[in-house]
Amino acid sequence: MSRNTKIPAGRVTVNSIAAHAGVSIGSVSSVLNNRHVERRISPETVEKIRASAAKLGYLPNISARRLRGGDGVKNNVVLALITSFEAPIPLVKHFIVALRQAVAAGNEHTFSVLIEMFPAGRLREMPGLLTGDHFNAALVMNTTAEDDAFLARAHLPYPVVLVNRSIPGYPSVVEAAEAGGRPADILFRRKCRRMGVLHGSPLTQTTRARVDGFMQRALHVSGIAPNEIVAGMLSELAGYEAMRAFLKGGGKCDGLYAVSDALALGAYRAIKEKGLGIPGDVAVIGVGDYDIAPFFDPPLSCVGVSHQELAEQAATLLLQQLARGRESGRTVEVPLVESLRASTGAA
Amino acid sequence: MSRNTKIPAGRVTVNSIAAHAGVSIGSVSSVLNNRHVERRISPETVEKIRASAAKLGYLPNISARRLRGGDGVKNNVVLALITSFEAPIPLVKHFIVALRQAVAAGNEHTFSVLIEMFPAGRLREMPGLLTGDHFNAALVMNTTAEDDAFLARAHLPYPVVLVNRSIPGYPSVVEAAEAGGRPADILFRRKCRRMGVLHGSPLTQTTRARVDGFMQRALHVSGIAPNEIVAGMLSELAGYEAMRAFLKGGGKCDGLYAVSDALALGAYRAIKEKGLGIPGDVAVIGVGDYDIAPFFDPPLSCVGVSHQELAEQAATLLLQQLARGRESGRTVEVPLVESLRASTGAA
DNA sequence: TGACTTTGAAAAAACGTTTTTTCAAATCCG
DNA sequence: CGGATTTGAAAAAACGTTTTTTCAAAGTCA
Repeated sequence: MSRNTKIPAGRVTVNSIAAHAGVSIGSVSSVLNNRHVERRISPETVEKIRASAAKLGYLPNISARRLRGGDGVKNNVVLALITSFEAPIPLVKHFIVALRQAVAAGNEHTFSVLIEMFPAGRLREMPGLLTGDHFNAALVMNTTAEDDAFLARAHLPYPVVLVNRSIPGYPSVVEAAEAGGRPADILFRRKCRRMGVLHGSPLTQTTRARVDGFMQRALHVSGIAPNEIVAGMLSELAGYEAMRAFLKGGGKCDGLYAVSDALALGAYRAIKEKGLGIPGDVAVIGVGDYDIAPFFDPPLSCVGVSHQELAEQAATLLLQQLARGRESGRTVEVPLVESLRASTGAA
Repeated sequence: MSRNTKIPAGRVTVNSIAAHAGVSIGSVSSVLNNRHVERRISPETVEKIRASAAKLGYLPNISARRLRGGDGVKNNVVLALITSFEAPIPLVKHFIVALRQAVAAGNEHTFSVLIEMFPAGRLREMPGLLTGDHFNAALVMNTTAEDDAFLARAHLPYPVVLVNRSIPGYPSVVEAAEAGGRPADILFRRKCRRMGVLHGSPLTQTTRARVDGFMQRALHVSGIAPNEIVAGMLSELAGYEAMRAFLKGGGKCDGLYAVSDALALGAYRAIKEKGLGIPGDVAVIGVGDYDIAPFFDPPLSCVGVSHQELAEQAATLLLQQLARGRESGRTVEVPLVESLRASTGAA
């Protein structure tokens, strides 16, 4: 995150301190880095400089430090993880680990990872996004339709990899296209006929694809159009409320696909409260974006991509762009992983 | 005063490109930033420069860019979030939000947030930690005992705030001391007499305090020393296995305190598998480090600090250190929040 | 033809550090 | 007392950019 404010009024630098203490900047630097013994600065001068620094409230400029460069500081590449505030960032850890491994192969650079968060729909206002002043490459995720539209017409002057979004001109890593269809198949095999899909509003590119894929396949295999159950957001509470309202209103459903595990967990509660059994009365399937889905009660069946895989592919693709130059259109599809558990009747 | 025209062996810079293309660095920079129209660079030169840049694989040095400074790039302060790989980073989002709010008021600087992860126990090897080359201030969390020992003897040359660790010489934000005692009281009030505490190994400072506090208070109020149930780590699976082994071995327990919600969720499964009821046979209480604890089945009672509060306090303290200079010993205790739910028999 | 303008690009300056070099003054030693 | 050494600190160089300034050559116009 970088919040921009506009008081250009002089920052305190080694120069200010030097002026204030009446010494040279070299002496100031030596003292500030505790090199005053080797550099033979007299105790009085040390004291003067320390006092001035404390009084003025000195904050070193990290860019300048790194530019000058000490050990391992040079040849540093800055990668940004750009995500909206509203969405969780479960990928962060995986991404950093993946990046670390990709890097460990040992080449000439060191990497820093910067986290930049923006309010949903306002990616365009992010400082440094258009100029490339802040990082060398970026991984962008959790964008809204509005952000996607902005990205489609912008041209970012550095390598970018999109996660779970597909926009012309950008390489991206996305879940396999049949993420929506597969759950429909699974539920149909489970003999579900009146299926439902629980999703949030507004839809993102990914959740829309899941919903559409599910609707089509479910209709195709069962001959019955599934119910669309719309929650306010992707949270447990929203899922609970939407599902409760649906059931209360007499909605019937023997197989439910939730486009996030949070929604699935919320639905669990509504279903149980209604006195229905999972999977006996309603089979439920999620997307596997919660690591703890196997510990839901009953354990949640999921069809989705492995976060680790997604992160690894994204990291690899990003580093490739950096190494080989940008390839504008490359899209990597991460294969689905089916984890069938008790919520769809598996052992 | 001959400007050097040599090609440095290392990283590709504007200088290398200029030498390769036989032009000046100014021209290179202009072309690279798409300023060649205003700057009246001839099409042939543009082409030459583009070709050289592509061929050499140019990556701009972000530090140099930021040093030169465009709009809003100056006066930038870099904050680091330092955490071990092994632990989740649920605080990240809260921290960034809190920071953003804290910053919105003051308006002298812009901030960047850097994420630095280290393998548990090897904080000391983190590049830039001792020199302060990478950031202006840091928030350190999820350290092991070994890391804590390192911190105790190190002197980091920038403001640091520890999260949930207390080490002489560092300001810190910690959960209230009675985090372990309170659950014992609650369970005792629930008429639990044979209590147990489920924790991971090795213990961190925080989990040790919880365990110790619980043991003492439980013994004090009930007169019976609680069982210590030790899991391999803080995961659901480890909690499940430890609890299952405990119950299988004939262990009895009518009130369980888990030092992480992950452990609690694992224990849930073991308890249910054994045919026991929650809270009927075993009341369970966690620490509230999972946002979804209210959606466990039954909803998990928790005694712990609010992540948001923790993050806000940490951010505030860090910014204070930056603004006012370091205050070595300040410790902020974040008050406990009791969320009593069905797992201890609440409505 | 000669005083202008335009064109294209090189040179220089600046950003804030850290480190290396230089240098004057003080001190030492024979 | 004078050359050599030590002390303390200023000055300069370097890091890699971007922007501003300078400047030569070519073109324009009267």
